[in-house]
Amino acid sequence: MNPDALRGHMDALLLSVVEAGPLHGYAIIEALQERSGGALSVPTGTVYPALRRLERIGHLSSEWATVGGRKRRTYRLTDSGRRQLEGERSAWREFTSAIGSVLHPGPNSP
Amino acid sequence: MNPDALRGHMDALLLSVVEAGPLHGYAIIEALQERSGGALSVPTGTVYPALRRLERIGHLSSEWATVGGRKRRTYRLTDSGRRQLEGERSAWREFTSAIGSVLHPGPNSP
DNA sequence: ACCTACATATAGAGAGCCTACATGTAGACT
DNA sequence: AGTCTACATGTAGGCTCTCTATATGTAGGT
Repeated sequence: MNPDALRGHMDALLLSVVEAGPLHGYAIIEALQERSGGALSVPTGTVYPALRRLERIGHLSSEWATVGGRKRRTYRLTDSGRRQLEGERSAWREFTSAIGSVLHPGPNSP
Repeated sequence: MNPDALRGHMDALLLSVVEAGPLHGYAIIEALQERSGGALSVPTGTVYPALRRLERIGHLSSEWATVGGRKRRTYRLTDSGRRQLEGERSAWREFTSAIGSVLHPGPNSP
């Protein structure tokens, strides 16, 4: 997967995986990989800064937890993040529709 | 349309619109807009450098033409560009599939 | 003692898309 | 004549995000 392709879609991915319930960074990376059928291998150096950014702008909140002697920073979706995710989802539909109609032109335009 | 979303997909868009036949930069911008139903308004400062980059790496070739007193640089797809476009199209399918399965999880995973 | 899995974090590089600006022709309108 | 819009190309610099590489530390297995 070309790294640049992810640009601008990372937020949607991260918000989406924490939608069902709070998760910590490492688990988020695994969830991303699992839910994409192995297609998405996002490095830690991408995810951790991105999570902090999303927290800084208010879409996520975090708290520390210790599980089995390991410290975890657990992220959860805020109300703002939930609204943002809705927006990201409709933006994704518009985006794929726009690119798709250029890449695969046909008699399917309204 | 969030600018970052286009990242890494510009090449596919540009190669795709010149696939049917040679076009100059300005016409490419209009074609992009038209074929996307108005969703894609790509600024000249994005398109012209991108076209030059694609020519530099051999996916496009260009030649000057004068039409109605105006100078145009007309781009056409090279063999390399045609192969690249094929790759971009299958990459696009994989990309949308991966992101889509994270954004819209459901009982549709193989 | 060593290795792997788990877990988080930061610095710096790299790339490409955007804004803003510069330049010029043709044609229409006032 | 002067102005405006559409057509047409181009560059400089900024911005932001993703990645690579590195650092740190715990727990558990061999």
